[in-house]
Amino acid sequence: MQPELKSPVRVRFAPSPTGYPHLGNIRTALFNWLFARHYGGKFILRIEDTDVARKVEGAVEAILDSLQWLGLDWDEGPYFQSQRLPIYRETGHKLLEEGHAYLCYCSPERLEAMRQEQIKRKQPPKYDRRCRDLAQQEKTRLQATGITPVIRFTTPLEGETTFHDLIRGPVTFKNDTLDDFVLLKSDGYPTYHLASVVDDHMMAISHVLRADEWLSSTPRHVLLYQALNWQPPQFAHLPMILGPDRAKLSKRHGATTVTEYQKQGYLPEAVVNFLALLGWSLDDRTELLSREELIKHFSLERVGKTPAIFNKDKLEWMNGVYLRKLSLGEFVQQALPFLDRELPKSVERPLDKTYVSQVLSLIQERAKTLVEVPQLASFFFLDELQYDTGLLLSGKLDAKSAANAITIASQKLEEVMTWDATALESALRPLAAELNLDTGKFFGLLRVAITGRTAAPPLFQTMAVLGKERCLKRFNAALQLLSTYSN
RNA sequence: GCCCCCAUCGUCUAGAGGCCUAGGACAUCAGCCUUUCAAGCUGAAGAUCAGGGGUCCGAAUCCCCUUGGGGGCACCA
Repeated sequence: MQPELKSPVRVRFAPSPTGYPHLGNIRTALFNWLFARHYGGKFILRIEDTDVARKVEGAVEAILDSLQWLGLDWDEGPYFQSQRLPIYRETGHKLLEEGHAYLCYCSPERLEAMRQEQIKRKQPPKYDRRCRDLAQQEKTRLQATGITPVIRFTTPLEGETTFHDLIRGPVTFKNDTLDDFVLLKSDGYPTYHLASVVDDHMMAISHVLRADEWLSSTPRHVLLYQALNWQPPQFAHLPMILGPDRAKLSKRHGATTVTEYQKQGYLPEAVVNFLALLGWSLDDRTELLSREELIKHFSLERVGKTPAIFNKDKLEWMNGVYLRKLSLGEFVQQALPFLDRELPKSVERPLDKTYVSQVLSLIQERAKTLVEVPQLASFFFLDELQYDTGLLLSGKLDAKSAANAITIASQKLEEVMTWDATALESALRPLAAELNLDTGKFFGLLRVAITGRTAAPPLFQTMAVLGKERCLKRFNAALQLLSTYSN
């Protein structure tokens, strides 16, 4: 399955701007990109905007943004099919002249009615070819009506079409199961079939790597290449990515657009790594691969055939791994915008970079995504903590002894001059024994007083970052709460 | 309904006839570490390799059938 080395590798990603790109679309882009980079070929971006009616505002931008975010840089394009209309028309008319296509005057209404009837009779819905062999007289009459005809492909009635898929092997279709599909619509735009064949040829695409959903359109394309007397590219149909309900990924599956993952605080490196493993694998154990390693090892032979359901848990895990791999500086840089956006307005801006850095050093290994950073770190920034007073008693202490423990700790800490984790520990650890409390209970109590929660970064480090003044203030606040606690 | 594709733990996957008493990862559970959480480490559970027929000395791996799933069947891509 080595690509033909006589012709340079040229692949394309050809999305249509009828929606925002989801993980499936982007996985296709990634495989194309990896293939191109692996073989030192070209990765071409082409926007298939031939459906005027379904065009979605902002989709093109979302596609470009997604690719850029993931670092899938393209070598040519973006080409827009809407700007190449004359080429398709010319090809369509050429086909017409050579007898490979014909004009069809059937109205959409008639076609729709016909389809409904066929479905009702449990027949395969297919164009009945009414216009395929019109008598000259009839043609003239229809022409005079002023109806704008479409151009349909004259699909061979007999025989079969076989092509060799790089992933599936030989695939054969009987020609009589194929339709006389439309090449040029009455609005003057080409259909996908015509436009992609023409462009793939004109752009000298060597390999078409696209999702499995296109497999059954491929014989039509092969027939078109034959009619045009063009050499078809090699085809490879990639396994689909399915939603949790095992159905084709769509808007119905919620947060599947790539930009959504960006917003949720996933790192592009993690997403690339994760996506690469959806349908491709290096061996029986390697999970973490850098971009360079992916390029180095990527090959179509190791692309599987079975559709994959993406496993969000695993993506999260992997993102956590990548987050922890970041240097503190990089992590701060990545997390800062999220803090800035999500922290309450009451927190003074701009955030102090040094302080943020100290805080984030304690958060980094606890975050799976960037979006949870503000939540994990909020108590470092708030002046007053809101928490359920009962939390202070979660160590099964009564309010009185809890208050006593905090008071003693507070007094002890007043005397601490060097406010760092080591000093804090040597000041507080002995107190547990003096108070006859086990360390779990004692430190747990102080943790709630300091952070307002039972799960937080290590106590002494947290206190060191917060600073003496804020810690003592929080102890006071805790005492306040305990004093009003309904006994 | 017709056509095409696919079929290994819940999920992602390794496996290209003997290395498989089916390996890894996520998730789950347990233990260790530990001031909590997280991370880390160790271990457990989890797949009669969809089912049935062949071929072969030998099949998860090859062939056939069945079943299941997916995709396609537009003047959408």
